[in-house]
Amino acid sequence: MAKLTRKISESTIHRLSIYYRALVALERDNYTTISSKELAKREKLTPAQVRKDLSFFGSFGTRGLGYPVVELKNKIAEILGLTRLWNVALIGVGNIGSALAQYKEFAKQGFNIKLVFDNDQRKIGSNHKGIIVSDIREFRKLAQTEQIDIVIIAVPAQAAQAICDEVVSAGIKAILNFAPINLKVPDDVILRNQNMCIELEHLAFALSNPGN
Amino acid sequence: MAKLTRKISESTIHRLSIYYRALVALERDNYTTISSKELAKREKLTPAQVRKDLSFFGSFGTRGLGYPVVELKNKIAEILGLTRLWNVALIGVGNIGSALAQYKEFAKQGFNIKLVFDNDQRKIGSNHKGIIVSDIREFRKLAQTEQIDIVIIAVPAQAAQAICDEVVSAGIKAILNFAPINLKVPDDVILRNQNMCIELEHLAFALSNPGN
DNA sequence: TTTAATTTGTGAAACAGTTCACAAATAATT
DNA sequence: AATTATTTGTGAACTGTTTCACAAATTAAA
Repeated sequence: MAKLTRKISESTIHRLSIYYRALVALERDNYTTISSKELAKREKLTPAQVRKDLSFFGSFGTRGLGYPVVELKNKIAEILGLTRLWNVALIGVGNIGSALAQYKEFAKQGFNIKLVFDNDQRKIGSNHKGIIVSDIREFRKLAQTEQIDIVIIAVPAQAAQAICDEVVSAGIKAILNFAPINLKVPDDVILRNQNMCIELEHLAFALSNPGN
Repeated sequence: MAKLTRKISESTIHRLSIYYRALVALERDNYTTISSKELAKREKLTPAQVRKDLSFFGSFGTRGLGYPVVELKNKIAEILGLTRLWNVALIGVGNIGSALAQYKEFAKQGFNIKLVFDNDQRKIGSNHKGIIVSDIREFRKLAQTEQIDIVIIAVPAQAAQAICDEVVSAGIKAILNFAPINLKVPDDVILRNQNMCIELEHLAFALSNPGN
């Protein structure tokens, strides 16, 4: 893909994911074109926002008509890196971890959970609903042979930083963290956090402060 | 609490949750005061950001010294609405739903999952690891008697909008949605989305576009 | 074919969020 | 008690994001 001239904002990337989902639905419903106006309406955004976001990556639309659904969907897939498969390892087979291991959406988008790790001997080796759990001590070796691109950390907060350090030292450059703690990683490692309590706290704030 | 004069930004609220967690840890480690400099360093923010965020809600610090840890923690808890308990209902006992039903962090922050619903007769009534599942058809009645404040939707995408409509019509004003779909709600209902695929897509984008 | 209606793509304007920089307040030191 | 060091709180400057508004391109209609 062409190198981007400008730094793309987090919000634009987030909306790209949203457009992608909308386009998948539009394709299923046999739409051939979609205008920025209609796409914005469906996703509660503004038409200008949609056009501006897309314009960072090129000119995909036709004036007077709109954007070609399938073409745009493919283009966004390319931008987001969804035209290839990604090898994912999941660490931690607690409540959240085992739910994620069986979450169907990941595979649909090309995220293959190839390895699942834990440090609990009772879980290791077990074949629970099709998941075989490996010993976390084998992480470095297995991550290398399976060419893991992305690691999901779903261990308790107090164990997370040590696991994270191990993951980083194995050369992994992208981490999705579910532990409610701020992990320290080097600058060349991309870290994203998914903290479900924070979302609930946001709702609590909104309920407590009407009009905000 | 005093009515806020300005609209508080999403990012400030998000960081408030982060400060709160940091302060809980600082209290545990017997810190009595913390400077904006040190707090910022721990959470990879800037001191000015920390001070500005807090200044929207009042003056909590002492010049030359910093902020009193416990006092500030309590103040933020009050701002976020964490000084009371919130009654939460969870809908959908699939992979994600049952993981959330057992997730300990929620209760720790005062979010009590009082009801769990599903439409699958095989799951209803079952006492799976301490969770009793109610029939979704009873939602309106039970939500009222249990005074539910917040609903978590964890059903498949295609079922989510209908469930959401039912929840809204029962008078619920705050929803946390895990289904990978953009739910339509009236303006007076606060909706937050937790889409785990989007986070992975963000990582895929970052890996595919180094330097962004 | 001509005219009217759409809709994109994009600079410019407006708005929002972050960082700077410094006076004021307090603590710590001499 | 006086001096020095620290740190807050906050306008102002800056930076980044969103919205506006319109020329240009194209489609649809007359």
